[in-house]
Amino acid sequence: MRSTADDLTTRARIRDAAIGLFGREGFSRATVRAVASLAGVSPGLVIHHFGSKAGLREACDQHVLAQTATQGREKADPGSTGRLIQDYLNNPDQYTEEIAYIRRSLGDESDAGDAFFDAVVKQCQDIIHTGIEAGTIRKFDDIRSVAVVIASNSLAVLMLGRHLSRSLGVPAPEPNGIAPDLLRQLTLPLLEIYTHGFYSDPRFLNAAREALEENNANNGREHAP
Amino acid sequence: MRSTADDLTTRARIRDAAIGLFGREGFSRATVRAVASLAGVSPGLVIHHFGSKAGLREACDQHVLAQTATQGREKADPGSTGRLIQDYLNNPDQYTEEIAYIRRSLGDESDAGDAFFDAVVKQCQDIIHTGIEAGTIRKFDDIRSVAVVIASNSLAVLMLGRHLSRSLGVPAPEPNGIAPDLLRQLTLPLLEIYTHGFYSDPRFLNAAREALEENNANNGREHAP
DNA sequence: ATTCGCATTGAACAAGTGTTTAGCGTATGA
DNA sequence: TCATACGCTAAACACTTGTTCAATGCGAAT
Repeated sequence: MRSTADDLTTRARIRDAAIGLFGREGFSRATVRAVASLAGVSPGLVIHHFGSKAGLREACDQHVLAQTATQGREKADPGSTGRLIQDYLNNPDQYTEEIAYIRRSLGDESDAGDAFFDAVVKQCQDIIHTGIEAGTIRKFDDIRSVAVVIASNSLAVLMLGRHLSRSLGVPAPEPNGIAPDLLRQLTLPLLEIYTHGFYSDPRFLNAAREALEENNANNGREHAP
Repeated sequence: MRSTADDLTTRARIRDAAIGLFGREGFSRATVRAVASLAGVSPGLVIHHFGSKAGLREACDQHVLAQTATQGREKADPGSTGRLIQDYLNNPDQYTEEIAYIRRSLGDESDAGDAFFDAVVKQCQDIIHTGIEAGTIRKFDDIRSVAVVIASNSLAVLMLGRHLSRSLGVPAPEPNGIAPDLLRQLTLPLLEIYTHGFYSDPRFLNAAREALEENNANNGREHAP
């Protein structure tokens, strides 16, 4: 997908170097000088091409996230998610930089991160709608909230990949990277929960329902002195 | 729990100011000068008390995380989780700074963040064991992995709280804060999934099982040229 | 009362930061 | 052929960063 060699514009080379470094170090720790040296150019040239460090970041945001989000929205047919994951499992190295960058964008508050998260939620929502029609997904009252929960659970792997790897003893090729083996090990437990549930009976669900209703009632009273 | 006024040691006041700022801005963006001014002291005094910025961070780590992790491990009887959440719902403002700090620690790579994550996993594991014995939680083959998944899903709320609030339109009192209303809105969807599942039949689970076995077989071959 | 120790400050330092500027070379179009 | 524009660099600038240091004040111990 990405041209590996230096057949790129200098501008593009700088941008790619920045994407890598921003993902690895975070926006504030990554310096213009480091980006420049990584791209094999002078610091001045970075500014010349992007106006400022913030401008460079915007260019990176647009290149990684806008693209990824659009991509995800286009292939929003539910079957493609499996294909997408399969694609990642087959050649994960190609996506590591993008993934690291997205992780940083979701953590930092940035418009690009917001857009990406919203795109994921929208995709989940579409999948749920289609799944309910097809009868493969249970009917939910509040589809929107369920979509957000599913998105949150899914992106957790991205945000906490480092800890998941560490905790399960799955070696990660690089810090914060998500090894294919990690995904493989997490798939079945997650799908078991998603299929048969985690609790064995509706006790907790009912208890929570009651507690929430009671809490709502209390809330009404709390606002009076 | 925390003394609100200035009846604290100067050292403690600096540390608390740092915890707040580190949580809000992140470790690298928060400057020694900003911490000092927030605590109403000179920058030199910060260094005098903690040796260096890294030393200050270590002190904060120890105060917030080590404490929290230990606390969690001690009250590891499964019922206490509900009480802990209830406690948070009743007075959330008291914990916002700690939560922000923990979020930063989990995102940044730090020993303190590692310890916290491990503590959460361990607590999940204990809960699952106890729950299985009591018959409230389904029997799982790979309890360890399930614990990691549950921990990951739970901490996702912490890591992505900002996006969850935004996406659901629940106003958050401060950026990256987790409003009680948000938790309330997420509880039922999550518990529904955890109780009745997300998929309506084991189709996806079985498909994944087959795909993984096939993939494993392929993996064996892939290592040969 | 004097000395000691410690909390505390203000100013300074050295390194690193993003950014500016002047100038170099080279290709392109007139 | 010349001029123009542009990619690009080296050096410098202004500022922020973490940290140091000498000096001050103050409370407690002798």
